[in-house]
Amino acid sequence: MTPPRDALSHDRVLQAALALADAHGLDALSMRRLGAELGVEAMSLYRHVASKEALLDAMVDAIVRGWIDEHDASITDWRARLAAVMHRAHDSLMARPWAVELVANRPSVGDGRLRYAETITTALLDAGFTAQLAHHGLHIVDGTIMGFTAQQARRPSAVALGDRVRELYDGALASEYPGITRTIREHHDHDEEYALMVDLVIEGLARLRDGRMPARTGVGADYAIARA
Amino acid sequence: MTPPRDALSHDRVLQAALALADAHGLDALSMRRLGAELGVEAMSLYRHVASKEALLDAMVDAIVRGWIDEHDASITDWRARLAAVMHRAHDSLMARPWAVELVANRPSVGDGRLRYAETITTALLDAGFTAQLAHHGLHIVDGTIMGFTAQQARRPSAVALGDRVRELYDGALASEYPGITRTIREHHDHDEEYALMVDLVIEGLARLRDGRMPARTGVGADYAIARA
DNA sequence: ACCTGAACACCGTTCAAGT
DNA sequence: ACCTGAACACCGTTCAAGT
Repeated sequence: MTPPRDALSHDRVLQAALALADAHGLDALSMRRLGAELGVEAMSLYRHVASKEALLDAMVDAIVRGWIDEHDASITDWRARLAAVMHRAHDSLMARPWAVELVANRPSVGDGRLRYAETITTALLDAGFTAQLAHHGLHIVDGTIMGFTAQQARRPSAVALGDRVRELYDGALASEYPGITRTIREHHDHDEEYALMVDLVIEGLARLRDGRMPARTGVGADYAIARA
Repeated sequence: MTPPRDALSHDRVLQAALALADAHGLDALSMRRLGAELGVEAMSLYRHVASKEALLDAMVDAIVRGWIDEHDASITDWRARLAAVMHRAHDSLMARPWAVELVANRPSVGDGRLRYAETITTALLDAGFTAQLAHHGLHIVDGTIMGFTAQQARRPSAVALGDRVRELYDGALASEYPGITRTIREHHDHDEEYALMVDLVIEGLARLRDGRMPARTGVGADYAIARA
């Protein structure tokens, strides 16, 4: 009655979970099915992961760890150094779109996520950013990666469903949504658009560092009142 | 045997779902519990919503619809006009953090989401952006709102858990994560930081429109190779 | 000491049986 | 014709009963 495959381990469970989600989506990832995939009962998994939540956290951390490359530290141009991480993260997530919501919304902070944050923070500090601005910069870079990628990752399925969206393409809703109707058919390459956003953010960070940001457009309650 | 409360309706179900999630979080929102909250059995809800998925989509659309204010169209400064929507969206989501993952990840496109997209697109077109750049601009603005807000929304719970994070604050991990240790204690106001990001993005959009963007940092596979 | 089958307390949704 | 209780096919997780 020895197990039909090699002994389980935390890493084998983790890898099987990633493979299962890659193959059949995040919804298909249940403890029961994951167990079946590994040739064991679901309960055996609890010997290696504390809970499904802990497993999801481990998956997130493994993915984020993949965004780091020790090699990047040798890039002397801080813009290129930041761009390298941002593009690697984007590629990583677009390769497994199911992971975006996990990475974007789980508050857990594992070593992978810490090393990723450290990489960005160090790049900014090395570039002469103050501690305060490096802190903001980390959040700006992280927010950009996640927000933009989440949006691109969720778009294909929208087109697949697309009852309303098709009407937009056909121009049937032109009177109600003239702006979208005018722009929706524009050429649209995900990687190209992401690269544009990366450059926009990095240029913005450079301007922040150098004190070249314009006056505020308005903060907090101000925006309710037109200020033109 | 008349129902103990007023007759159900799609809107009453929707409002109850929002209230339940507000009170007890998204995990507490089950059809059974939602029914109980309305004094009916879970199955009665299916008379007014096609499925739980459809209900979640309706919740998203109701929330996003709240980001629009007809008043904004009269703001002549396009920067202020964009900033108004971006700040309203942020406030709306920070008031119900459970909604961020829903809004950020659901691919459904309802009328609320369309009107929100139309507002941003029109603001950009009116400001002289080309159709192509307005299209990119919508994605840039939307990605910024969602990415940044998701990040801020997930942070409080991280601090609550915070085994590793506390060590960072204490400086115990200074040798492993020197950059984060140096920056983590910086003063940090969510609204202030978001306003910074909004201004950074709007300034970036203005520069895009005027053809003042710098040379690309690198796209696609290029980033794997140091280009400094 | 270790493992796991059955069980518990849930899900979303279906549908036949009731009125 | 309308409504809904019971049922189905799942969940994550516990724990006592087995070896």
